[in-house]
Amino acid sequence: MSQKPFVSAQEVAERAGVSRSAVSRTFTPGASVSPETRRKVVEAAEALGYHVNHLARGLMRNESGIVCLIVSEMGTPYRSTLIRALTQQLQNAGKIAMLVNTDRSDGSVGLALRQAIRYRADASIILSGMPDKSITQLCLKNGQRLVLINRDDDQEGPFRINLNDAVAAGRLVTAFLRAGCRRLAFANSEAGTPSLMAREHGFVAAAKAMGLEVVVERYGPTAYESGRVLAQRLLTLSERPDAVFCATDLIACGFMDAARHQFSVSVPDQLCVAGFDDIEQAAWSSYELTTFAQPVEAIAREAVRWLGRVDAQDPSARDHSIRLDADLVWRSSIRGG
Amino acid sequence: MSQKPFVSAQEVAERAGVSRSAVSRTFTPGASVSPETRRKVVEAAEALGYHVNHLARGLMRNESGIVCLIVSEMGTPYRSTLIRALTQQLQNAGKIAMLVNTDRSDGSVGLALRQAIRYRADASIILSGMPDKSITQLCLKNGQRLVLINRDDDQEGPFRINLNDAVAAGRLVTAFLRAGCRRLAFANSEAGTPSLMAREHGFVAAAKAMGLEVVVERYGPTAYESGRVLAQRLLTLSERPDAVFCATDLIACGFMDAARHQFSVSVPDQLCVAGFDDIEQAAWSSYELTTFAQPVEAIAREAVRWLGRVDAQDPSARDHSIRLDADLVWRSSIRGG
DNA sequence: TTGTAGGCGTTATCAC
DNA sequence: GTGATAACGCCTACAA
Repeated sequence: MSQKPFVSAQEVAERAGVSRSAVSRTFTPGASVSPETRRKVVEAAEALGYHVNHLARGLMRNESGIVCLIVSEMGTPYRSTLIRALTQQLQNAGKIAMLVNTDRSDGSVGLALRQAIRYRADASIILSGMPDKSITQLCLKNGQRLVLINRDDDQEGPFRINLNDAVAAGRLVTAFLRAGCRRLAFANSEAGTPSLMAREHGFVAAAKAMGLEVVVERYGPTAYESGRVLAQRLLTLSERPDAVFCATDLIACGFMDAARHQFSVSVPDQLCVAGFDDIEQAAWSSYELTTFAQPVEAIAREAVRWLGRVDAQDPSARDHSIRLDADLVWRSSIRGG
Repeated sequence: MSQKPFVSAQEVAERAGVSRSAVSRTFTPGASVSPETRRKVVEAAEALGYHVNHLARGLMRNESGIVCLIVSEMGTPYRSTLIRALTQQLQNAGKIAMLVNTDRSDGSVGLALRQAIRYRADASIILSGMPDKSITQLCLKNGQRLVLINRDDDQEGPFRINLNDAVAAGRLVTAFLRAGCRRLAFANSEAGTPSLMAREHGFVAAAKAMGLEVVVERYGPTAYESGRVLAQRLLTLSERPDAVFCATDLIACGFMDAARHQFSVSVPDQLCVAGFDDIEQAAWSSYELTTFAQPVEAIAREAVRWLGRVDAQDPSARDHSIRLDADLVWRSSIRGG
């Protein structure tokens, strides 16, 4: 249709009988405009359907308002919940989220970060995968802030939000013991991310401190199906475990289903189960899963708060890492409680 | 740190010993550059860490490459799956997704669309809620393309992707009858979106054609908890239903759980259950839910395909609406099969 | 094929 | 408080 569909500040200025600057000021919070001018401008803008062009604004200000969310497996319950929290908090802070899908391939996160740079995103938040160190440096050099969520890693520069995975996992041993369990198992995925490994190691270490050995089994991605396979392996052992800690809720759900429907093992009577994440399904009455709650809202809040800090580049603000607690949510998949 | 963190085409040009235009052409597909110049430019760009500024490019081309996804309840299984498919396909098509959260409030979608306009998004895809007709017009007037997914509505202009909800729902009656069911029920949410209502009406109409009455109950949002409440209502009737069609899988899961654990009703022996969406959980062995599959990939493909069509504004391309089929996925929540 | 010049819509700076 | 003017980084004629 029309070649120039968008209406510019120029046109608004003409219609309102003022200068372009006046229009600009009207839409810039904290600028000084007389009520009279403002009224005229707003009126003209309304009539013409004017909207500030954030592309041009970003160009000038060197600040786009865009934050890039880099995620894999975003259809997963925990991931999608985190995305929701992040986009919501970003919106509240006047920013906007860009979403980039990554897969398991190596260069995937790097490609995503390049995309973020091209759109001059003020920051990138990485929920999955790890960027190459060189890419990280490229981002930082380009003035982009980086947030890593649950990607435990010791790079300087990015802001890292992690959980006290090991501590949480350790606490679970006590809970299992109180329930009368003695043959402990840990069901992990093969993904081998720092969070997952911290849970495993924390659990094993705490058990050892109590004089207990833990059978550890690892398989596949962090998914429901992996839980089924892990159950197959662990529940056919001659010394069948009477308590299993699954690295994520999805694994736990698969594990419980296989235990009950395939091996006729009763939970929690014959087997106590715990998970991690507190996804919505953990509360469903088919599972009633005892699990650790990811502090999703707190994670999102901390991330956005850090992005808003003017002194984030400031060396004095080098609390570049934060650890949050994952609280245990008691449900009936563990006896007692 | 540095005031001007981003490196511009100008700097690349200087380092490569060519003009700014040469740099621009190098990064514009289909422009004519000699291999020699291209090599020099690419080399310099690599060394400096240059990335085309899509903000500036969008400004010039009047085409940002941004597509805005407008969603509510994005933590929900079906929604997050659709978001994943859309972002993936958009990326494949060289575009990038912006994500905007809406809530139930009335102006919410309008606000989101304004945001899309400010960032000069090439298009907006609406997965939840309905925009005001005036807002829709504003978008179209601003050269923005609009896609409505499962928002059945007769506005001209937006491209609408819908399912054959009523047809699908009707087919289910036959299935229930074959399983020997006679007392049919429909468990719906109060949301009252066109898709949900189409499923309800299609089911009721098909049953009536078979000479059967359907008990319809509506409650709350399309969520697990609503399913539990609906079960409470429907399973305490003096004439207890022996088949229930739930408007979504989430409702169905809640319904099944309440039926089994609260009312000790056996599924499918005493009660056949069906859902809609085919979320991941429907396949979990605690549910084994017979349901209709949302053709998520096809929806995403069609949306992106339409966005890529140059003639989308062309009146001759007024197949502004498309209907896809939802295939029935047979699992054991209905007898027989 | 290459370089030069002008403009996209905005904001910041500086006079007034 | 207001209006001109100069950037911001890029693309696209147009001329060489």
